[in-house]
Order: sequence, then structure tokens, then C-alpha cells
Amino acid sequence: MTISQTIKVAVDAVVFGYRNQALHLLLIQRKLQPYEGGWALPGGFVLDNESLEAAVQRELREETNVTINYLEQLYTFGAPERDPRFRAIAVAYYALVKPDAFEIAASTDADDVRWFDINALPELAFDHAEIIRHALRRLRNKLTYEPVGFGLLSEKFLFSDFEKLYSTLLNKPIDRRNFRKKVMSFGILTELDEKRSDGKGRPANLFQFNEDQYFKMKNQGFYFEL
Amino acid sequence: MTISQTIKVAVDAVVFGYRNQALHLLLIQRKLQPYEGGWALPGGFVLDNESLEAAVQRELREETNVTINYLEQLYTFGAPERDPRFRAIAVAYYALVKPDAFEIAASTDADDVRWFDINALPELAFDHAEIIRHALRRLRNKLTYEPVGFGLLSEKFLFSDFEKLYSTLLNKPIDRRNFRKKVMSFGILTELDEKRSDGKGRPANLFQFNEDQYFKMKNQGFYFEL
DNA sequence: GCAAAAGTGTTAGAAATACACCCATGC
DNA sequence: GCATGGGTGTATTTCTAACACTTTTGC
Repeated sequence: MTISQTIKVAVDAVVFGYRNQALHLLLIQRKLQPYEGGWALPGGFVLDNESLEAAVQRELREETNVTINYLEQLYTFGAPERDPRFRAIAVAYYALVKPDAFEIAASTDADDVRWFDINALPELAFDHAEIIRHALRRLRNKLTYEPVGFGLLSEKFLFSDFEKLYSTLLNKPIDRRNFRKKVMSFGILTELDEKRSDGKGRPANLFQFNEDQYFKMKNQGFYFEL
Repeated sequence: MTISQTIKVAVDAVVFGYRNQALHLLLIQRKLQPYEGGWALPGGFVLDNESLEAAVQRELREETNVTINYLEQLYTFGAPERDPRFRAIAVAYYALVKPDAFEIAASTDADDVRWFDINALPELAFDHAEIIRHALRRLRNKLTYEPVGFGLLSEKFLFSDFEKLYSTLLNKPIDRRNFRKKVMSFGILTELDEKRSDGKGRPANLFQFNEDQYFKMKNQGFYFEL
């Protein structure tokens, strides 16, 4: 069998961040044709001796300089016409970024990079809108059966942040008491001896996700489920 | 940016079948180096103007002639050293085959093709053992929140077949009464006016999966969960 | 003292689990 | 008539869901 393929392999990343109680997405503005000036997912072609994940990490470093907290392969998009220049498949990843890392993205010197509110995205290049739809679905799903939400919050967070994250992303109201009872019963949150006030209302306790504890429990058959 | 990539793109399929109350896997014996004579997943290189899914379907037709009932993309494997010849990434799919289609695979004229009991797999070429591990995990998971199990059973099946499938694949005992009560309450099984006897014991009723009904309910917010 | 968010328990209904006996057939 | 697998109901426990008042702070 002779192999004479001319398919290029790219990686693209759907980078999620959560700020001001809204989900955001990191996009870059294209400098080149096609879709010149259009917005697109950060990404690029995989080098010949580079793993897929390394390629994503490299592209994110080069294009956005953002600090990734969680990275997971999403899906591979391979429709023959998805790139007008040549045949290219894209292995899409999605990533979570903590709010502390938000400024770093803006400070990049490369192409224009910006965070967009998920509900106010610009037109997107290639099939990137579809990739984002997949990523959003995956994120929303994953929230309910793995504690990925913590990847979108600061190291220390208010319980109400966590709760708001869920009600926002899952787009449904949450009973504060029941939610807190359930999450607390898991025993994967450490309550810190530290409070934070937003200027109004009673100051709230800070919490931290206890990842070690979570993995320990997970190995013993514990299932996170919200 | 200059692109001078020499990465090849392959698809591989993890084809599951269920027979004699055991999960089986379809493997082909390699005729060529590397891993000549070794067993591997059916698959091959994607053509320049062919979608990924079309490539899997084509390879399965060419190599195994098996009738696929369900096909889903699994994961893309891209470690630089996974193919000793050259850089190749594999977009892996997994597929479900109904028992009626078992013989067809054996009747192929191409490379040697065989069903292996999942618990008695031979040594595998490339990183195919890892791909299979992923596929198995996904299948087991998916069984519990989508009615994919029906894709492994004949069009008409005994309720006990369905139950056995679950207890076998999930490797845990199931309470017959509770399981039946729950599955029946979903209203996605049609009970047929037809019985089948295995020669011993009381003949059992045949059932059919009502796919239309399932999708209708799913669109209205119904969640399958076992 | 009042506005604003934090923190906290109880109860009723729903769902999950545990459990055992009779039925229809082949031999 | 006995061995084999098919078919069914109830009671208990556990989990889920609904619901409102008190506390702490800033102004």
C-alpha cells in the first residue's frame, strides 16, 4: 500500500475562563488569510516530532501566554472542506484558566488576543463555532460528574462563587442550602480561616479545593456528582 | 508561517460485539511489517478528500466486511513514537456490531480477521492495547447514561440478554426485579407478541428497542440512566 | 437601623434497594 | 415431577427537593 497523503494536522484550543460571574473564551485575531482579521481559536500546526498536547501548550504559550490549569482533548474535526487552503484536520482541546491568569493573556505581544463573554462571541473563522459548541457541551456535562469547576476559580474562593459558577453555566437556579449540604458532604473542600468581603453583606469564608483528597476518594470508588 | 509537515493521519476502529454472553473484539492479523503477523485494530490511512468517518467505514468494509450498527469517535492518539515507521496519528473510533453480523466478518477474504473474547486478547501491534483500554472505559461508561447496549444485541432480544449484558460489562451483580422495573419504566422497550425458548426453562418474551420513542423523549429532557 | 449577602435544619415525597415465591416449559 | 430460567410486589432506607429565618458586616 502506498501512502501519499497531504493532510495537515493542527491543534486548536477552546480556552475557558470565568470572571464577573460570566464564562469567557479566549480568541485571537487572525493576521493572515484566510479569514484575515477574523477571530479564531488559538492553535496551529503540530510539529513533526511533537506530541499533540505539547503542540497545544506551545501554541497557547506563543499566541496567548496564558496559564492553563486544565487541558483535555475534546474531539477531532476532519471534514475535508473545513480549511479552504488545503486538507487539514484539527485535534481540538479545551482548557480551563483561573481568573488570576486573565491579565496575562491581554499582555501578549503577538496577534490580538481577547477574552469574549461566551454570550457575545464574534463571527468565527473556519469551523471554530462548531468546535466551541462541542466544548461548551462537554464542559457543562463534565461539571456535573467531575470537579472541573474548580479549574475556573481562584485557588481560594467563596462558596457562593462556586455556586454561582454552577447556576450560571448550567443555566438553572440552585437551592443554596441543598447545594452546600451536598458539596460539603463530599469532603473535598477545605474551609480556610480567612474571610473575604465584597464591601456589602456579611463577609464569607474562603474555601480551597482539596485535590489530593479528591483523588484519594476517587480511587476508592467515590463519585462526584452534582 | 511555512508548513512542512510529514504527519500521516490514520483511523482505527475498536469494534465490539457481544456473543455467548461475552464481549468480543474484532481484530485483523497484519500481513506487513511492522508487527507482521501480529494482531491489530482494523484501520488505515485517511484519503486526501475523505472525511474521517468515511475512512473508518471504508476500512471496515475493506478489511472486515462487518455491518456496523453504531460508530463514534473515541480519541486521537498522537504520541510521536507510536508508529515506528513514521510519524502517524490515529483518530480512533469505536463501533458496535449486532450478533447477527458476526459471521460476515469471518467470511472475509482479505487479511485474517477474528473475533476475540475481550478477556483473551492476543498481543497487539502499535499502541492498540491502549486504544482498546480507552474504548472499553468509554463503552462501560456510556452504557450507564445512554442506551448504547441495544447496539450490541439483536433487533429482537430477551430481557435477560439485556440484563446479562449489563452485569457482564459492568462486572457487577444486578437485581433482576429492580432492573426490569427501572428499564420498563423508561418506556423505550416494546414488548413483542413473540416468545423464545433456549430449550430449558420457561420461554421468555422478546423485546425491541424503540429508538424513535427514545429520541422523542430525549428531546423532551428524558435522561436514560442505569 | 437598614440593606446586603452569609450561614444554617427540618420535613415530605421520590427513588433506590433489599428481598422470595410462583410460573411455564423440556425432559 | 424436577430442573431451569421467566416473571412479578412490597417494605425499608436513602436521597432529593422544598422551604425561611438569623447573622454579620458596611454605610
